[in-house]
Amino acid sequence: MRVLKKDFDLYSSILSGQCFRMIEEDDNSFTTILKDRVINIKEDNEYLIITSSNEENLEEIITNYFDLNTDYNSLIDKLSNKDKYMKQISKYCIGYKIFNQDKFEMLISYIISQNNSVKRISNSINKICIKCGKKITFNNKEYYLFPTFDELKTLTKESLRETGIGFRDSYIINALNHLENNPNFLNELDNKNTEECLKELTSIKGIGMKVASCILLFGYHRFDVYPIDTWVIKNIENNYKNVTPNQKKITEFTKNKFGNLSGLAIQYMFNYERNKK
DNA sequence: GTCCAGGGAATCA
DNA sequence: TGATTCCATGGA
Repeated sequence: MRVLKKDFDLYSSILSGQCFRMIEEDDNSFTTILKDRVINIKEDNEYLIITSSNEENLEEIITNYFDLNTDYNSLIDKLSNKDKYMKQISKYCIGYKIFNQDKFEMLISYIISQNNSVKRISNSINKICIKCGKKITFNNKEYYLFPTFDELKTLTKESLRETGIGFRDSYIINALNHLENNPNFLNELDNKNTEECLKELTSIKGIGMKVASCILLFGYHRFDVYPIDTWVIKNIENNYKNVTPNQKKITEFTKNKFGNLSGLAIQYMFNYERNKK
């Protein structure tokens, strides 16, 4: 199956660390694991060429996952018109899209992400999937889906520790207990505004503003969030001399400056800062 | 050996 | 409120 990729830049979108389960193959293609299937993506100048362990509704799923129908160029223009620095880096933002990932997977993955490196996060998530996710065979290799709530719930604390998540094990267990007591918690967030969602998520022990923002940005496609981490603070420090570089002040600043696109703006800054070398 | 990683909670002033 | 410290752990 193939789809027109238009302005989508697969490689830069992957580089940004928004997904932790993207495997680069020897032929420059990527293999990744979606909610219910494994896919491999090659790209040429015009198309994404996709193969999958499950062809059902594949085009629709790919279009949605990579957000191919959203016009990001107009969003980049909006941000550029609001800010000189965004205008400077705008050409490096073209092609970057925010993927539509699974809510539960984002919740667990970004709890693991705190004070951790992308490589270790990926490693731990993969080990969790091997322990309790469903096995899928694709191109003669074995892959494991991200576990469902019930599957993940079967892991003991000791078993979680074996995946290298360290002190974050109790946060995961705590979040699972929260979901057990509020079975529709993740879906109900769809009906709440972003401020309410942040409040609900940060009420869970182990989830602060940064992790909650990432869950909403990557799992709910909410662009009006503030995923402020060490990279973003460095970036603001270097490029906005009049803004005090702490989470509170930067949140206030981006909210006023970029409004309901603040999350996207912060993500663009993060990408630029991380990848400029 | 030391520092850091897409932070957050607990503690103390 | 605001600043500091601790939390596991693998890689640089």
